[in-house]
Amino acid sequence: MGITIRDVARAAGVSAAAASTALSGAKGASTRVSPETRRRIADKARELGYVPHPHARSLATRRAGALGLVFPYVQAFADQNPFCNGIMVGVLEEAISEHQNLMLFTAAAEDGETPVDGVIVSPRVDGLILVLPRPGSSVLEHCKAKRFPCVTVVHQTEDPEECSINADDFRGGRLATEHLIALGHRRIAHLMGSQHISSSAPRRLGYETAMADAGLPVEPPMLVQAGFDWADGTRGLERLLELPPKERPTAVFAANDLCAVGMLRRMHALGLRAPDDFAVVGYDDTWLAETANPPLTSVRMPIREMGMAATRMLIARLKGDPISERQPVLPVSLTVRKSTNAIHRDAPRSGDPQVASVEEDRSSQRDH
Amino acid sequence: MGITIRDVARAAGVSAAAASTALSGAKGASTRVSPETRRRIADKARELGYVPHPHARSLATRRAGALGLVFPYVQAFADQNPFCNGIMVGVLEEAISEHQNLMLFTAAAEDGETPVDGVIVSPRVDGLILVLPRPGSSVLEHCKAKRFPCVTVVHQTEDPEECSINADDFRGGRLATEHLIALGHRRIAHLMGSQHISSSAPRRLGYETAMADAGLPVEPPMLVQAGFDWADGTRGLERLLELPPKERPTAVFAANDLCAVGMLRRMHALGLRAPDDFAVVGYDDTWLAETANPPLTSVRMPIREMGMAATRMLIARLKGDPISERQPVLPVSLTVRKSTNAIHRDAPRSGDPQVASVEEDRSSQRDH
DNA sequence: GTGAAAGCGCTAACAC
DNA sequence: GTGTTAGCGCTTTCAC
Repeated sequence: MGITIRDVARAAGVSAAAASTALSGAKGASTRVSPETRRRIADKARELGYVPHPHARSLATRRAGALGLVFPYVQAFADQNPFCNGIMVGVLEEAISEHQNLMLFTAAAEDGETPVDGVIVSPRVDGLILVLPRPGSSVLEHCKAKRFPCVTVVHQTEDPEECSINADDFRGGRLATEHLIALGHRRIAHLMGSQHISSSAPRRLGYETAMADAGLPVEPPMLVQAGFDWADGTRGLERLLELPPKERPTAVFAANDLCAVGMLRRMHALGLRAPDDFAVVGYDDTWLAETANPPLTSVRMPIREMGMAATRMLIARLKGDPISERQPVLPVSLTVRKSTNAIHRDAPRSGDPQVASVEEDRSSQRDH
Repeated sequence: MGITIRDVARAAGVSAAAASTALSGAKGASTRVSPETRRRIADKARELGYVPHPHARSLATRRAGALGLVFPYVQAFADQNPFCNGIMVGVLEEAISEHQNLMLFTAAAEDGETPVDGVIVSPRVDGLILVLPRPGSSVLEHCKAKRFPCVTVVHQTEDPEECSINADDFRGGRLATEHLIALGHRRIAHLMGSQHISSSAPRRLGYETAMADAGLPVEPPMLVQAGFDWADGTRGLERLLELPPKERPTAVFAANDLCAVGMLRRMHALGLRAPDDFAVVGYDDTWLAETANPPLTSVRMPIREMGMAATRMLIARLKGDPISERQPVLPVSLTVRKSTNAIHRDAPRSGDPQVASVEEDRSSQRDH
């Protein structure tokens, strides 16, 4: 805002170059400055309230000193999506501690064209963190074509070169399912996530693997195409209730917390209770899970850590540091709450009788 | 990333200056370019994939083309705070539509010193949006001292020059209280927000005004110093339960949804029910209110709109447009849900008998 | 209508 | 150790 390095230099009776090297701590600079002069310059700078112009510096050093964080769309931040929030916290924390500034972008199309090319992938930032829940992103292609440094988050890729942070979706699906199996459930349904989101498939695979490992069949009606929304849980439940009582599941692994809560609420409205009528597991372990009624068992992803990991990896790339693991898969865990925690009564028995007895339970609960 | 305006100029057989004016649409530029040349330049630019270097441009034009959004601390983004989220959505949406980039900062102290001075208030951005829930901010002082353009959000100020977006906290407190009064409640408590947050006082004043207008007394035990956290609601309830039954309130206006839900959960644990034992009103109308058990009546602030308004005002200031209203107060509303919606039984009666009958209700509910 | 020249504020190379 | 010089990529007078 007015006061430049030349003003400082003049005040300290040195050249601009001397001031520059003195102030920017330059280690490898060829222009050396005596400790005493350095002190004088620093004093004057503080005195004058000098603050370097970041863009001028960027222009000269060819480094922006800023990172970009790209979300798929603006509404990604809407209240209902704690995931984006968590990623942002992680990224911001790490960026700050590494003295990098953070710019926020969305890859939302404007007039049908992604503004990405010129706006995002530019020397405005040194690198990008791309949150890409669905495959096929023009931003990413652009980055790769231009060899612009970037790290993706929740992006399924086949490119071994790509730097990508993921959570262990397969394991998450498996964990949820194994938990239900351990409680004695045999008929377990899965309300699957949207097909356009890449994490849906591995979670489903985890579910199927757990079932297979336990020697349990997965009949087609147990796989319900749902989604990540409230309403998907409601519809999913209705789909399950259309089945003849004997064929209904006793437990459900939902696409995420929102979906699970949608289901729980509909259950509530119909006089059904978890875990007695259906045991329910969610995904994400947001505080939606904590506050649900009953509190919801849910798979937890280390969201904030994912943001931090992405940022660290990006910065390492920018520094040219070696990257040990280009596509780390962060561990998930299961938080058990009341929506599943009762041992399913008929655990030791097998097959049909169990279903019937569950039906009895249901009627006895309903009037409660 | 390599390709400069000179490359474009050379390719089109013109000077860099011509290319510059042609490409940046320059209206008032003295360097005119014929429509035909202009087209040729534009074509070449596209062909070469030219994208102007934003920092070089900023340096020359002295405008950064970016806005800064400052939150008080990193954890402001934690899952539990949909407010920051909402503000961000609003700001981001508006910034994008105005072709401004957005940088994210926190005013968190690092090593006890705010990094603000040099980092945030700098030509890196053209102006700042400061979310300042508590009075006294060094960033803000800094901005004012340097006449750096900024707009505050949720900041109580006495400076008529300050641009500041607020919600009508007074009206919010009043609305909540009037609603409870209309339902027949006479003993209404207020779990007050933290004293360090500037919105607490006007909300309390709204509560007191509504009570006074209805001719209802506010006895000291009805004003409980709580806060914006879960635990504050729990503690608040316990404080109220310490009162002799006859002196307890029949309704509570809580500092915010989190506080209200903390209270509701504790009530639940103690076998108490809303609205029968205590009618409860929250604040913010987050989806915490929607999902609460029972769903929570809450005062809604137009959070996203506040973010948008702040951004619009900042941009107007930067453009030098006249600003009609420097400190707009955005309207709030009340979303009524089950935590209050029953008419209080003893509405027509008065005073003590009512309290007694509530006590009876309580015991009948407890064993349910 | 177009080009040459100067400069935004900073850093990096090189000479002394 | 320190100063001089030459850009980083762009815009903007001003002369032609």
